[in-house]
Amino acid sequence: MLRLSKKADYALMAMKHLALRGDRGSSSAREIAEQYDIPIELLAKVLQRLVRRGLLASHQGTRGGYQLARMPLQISVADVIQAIDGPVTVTACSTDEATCDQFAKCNVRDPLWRVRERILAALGECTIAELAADVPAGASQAAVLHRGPERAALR
Amino acid sequence: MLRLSKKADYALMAMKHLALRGDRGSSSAREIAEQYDIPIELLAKVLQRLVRRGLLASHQGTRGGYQLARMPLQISVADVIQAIDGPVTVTACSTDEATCDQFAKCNVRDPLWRVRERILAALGECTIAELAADVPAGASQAAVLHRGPERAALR
DNA sequence: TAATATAGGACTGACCTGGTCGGACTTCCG
DNA sequence: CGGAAGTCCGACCAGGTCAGTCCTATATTA
Ligand code: SF4
Ligand code: SF4
Repeated sequence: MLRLSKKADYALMAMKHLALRGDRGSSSAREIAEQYDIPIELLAKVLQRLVRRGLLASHQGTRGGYQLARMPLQISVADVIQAIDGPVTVTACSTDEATCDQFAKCNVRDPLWRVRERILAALGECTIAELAADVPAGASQAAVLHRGPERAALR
Repeated sequence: MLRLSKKADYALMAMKHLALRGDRGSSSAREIAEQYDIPIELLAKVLQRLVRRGLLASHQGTRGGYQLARMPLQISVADVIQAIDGPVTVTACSTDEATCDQFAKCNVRDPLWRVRERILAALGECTIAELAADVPAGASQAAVLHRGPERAALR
C-alpha cells in the first residue's frame, strides 16, 4: 500500500528527463517513451495532463515536444504526483466529499490528518532539481543494483 | 493517491479502541464493530490478521475477544499498516521482486527510495499511544467538523 | 499536401478492494 | 455430560480502479 501509480512514476521520469535536458531542450513524447521503454500513448496522456496542470509547456507540430514550464527548483514531486493522481488522500475522508460511513464515530481521523501533512511535507521538500542532480547521466547502474537487496531489509 | 486501505483504517480504529480500554480489557470483534459501524466480519478478518502478525492477542470462546499484545507505546502505526496492507511500497520496485519493465533504465528509482524512507519514518514515529492520547473519549466532534473544510485547501 | 507531433476520448482486461458466507473452535449452562 | 451460544477463522464473490490500447481530430512544419 501507499503506492503511487505507475503514471505518476512515468511522470517523474519524464520530468527528470526534461530537467536534465535543460531549459531549451524540448523532447517529444516518442523520444522519452523509447528511451525508458514506456508505452508511447500512455506517456503521452501523462504528459498531456502535466501540461493541463501547468507543469509542462507543449508545442504542437512536426518539430513539437514538451519542456518544463518552470525551473526545476520550483517543481516538487508533490506537484507532479498531485497533478497525475489527484490530491494526496491518505484516508477516504480527506479533501473530497466522499465521507465514509464511520465519519461521525471515527476516532483516528485527526491523527491521520497529521500523518498526511507529514507525508505531504516530505513530498514537497523533494524537488525535480534534486531528482535531476541524482545519478548524473545514467551510469552507476551496478552500484544501484547492488544496493537494492540490502535496503529491502527494513523495519 | 497514496491512500491507505479501509482495512488499515479499521485496524487503527480498533487498536486505538483497545488501547483506550487498557491492558486488561479484552473487547470482542462484535463490540468494536457495533461501536464504529464497521461490518462485523470484515473487522474480524482485520483483527485476525493483526493477531497473526503478533500485534494482538486473541481469546476464543463465549467470553473471548482481543487485546493488545504489546504496550501502546511499543506499537507504531507503521506496524499496523504493514500488518494489514503488507510492506509499504511507494514504487513497484521496492522490497518485492515485482520489478517493473523500466527497472534497468529508470532514473528516479533511488530518489524515490529516499522518499519512501521518509514516509516510513513519519509513520514509525507515530505510536498507538499517541493515537489514544488524542481526542480523549469521543467529544470535540464539532471542532473537528469545523476544521475539515479549512484544511481541504491544501497544495 | 504529406508527414509528424500533440490532444482527447472511448474501450478493454487484469488486478485489487471491500464485503459476505459458511465452518471450526471454545466456553458456558442445564 | 451434552447441547447451545458465542467467537474466531479461512475461503469465496462482486464492484471498482488502474494500466494499457485504439482511434480520431487538430496543429505545425517541410
Ligand atoms: S474511518 Fe475515520 S480516518 Fe478513515 S476515512 Fe473514515 S473518517 Fe477518515
Ligand atoms: S519505474 Fe523506476 S521507480 Fe518506478 S517502479 Fe520501476 S524501477 Fe521503481
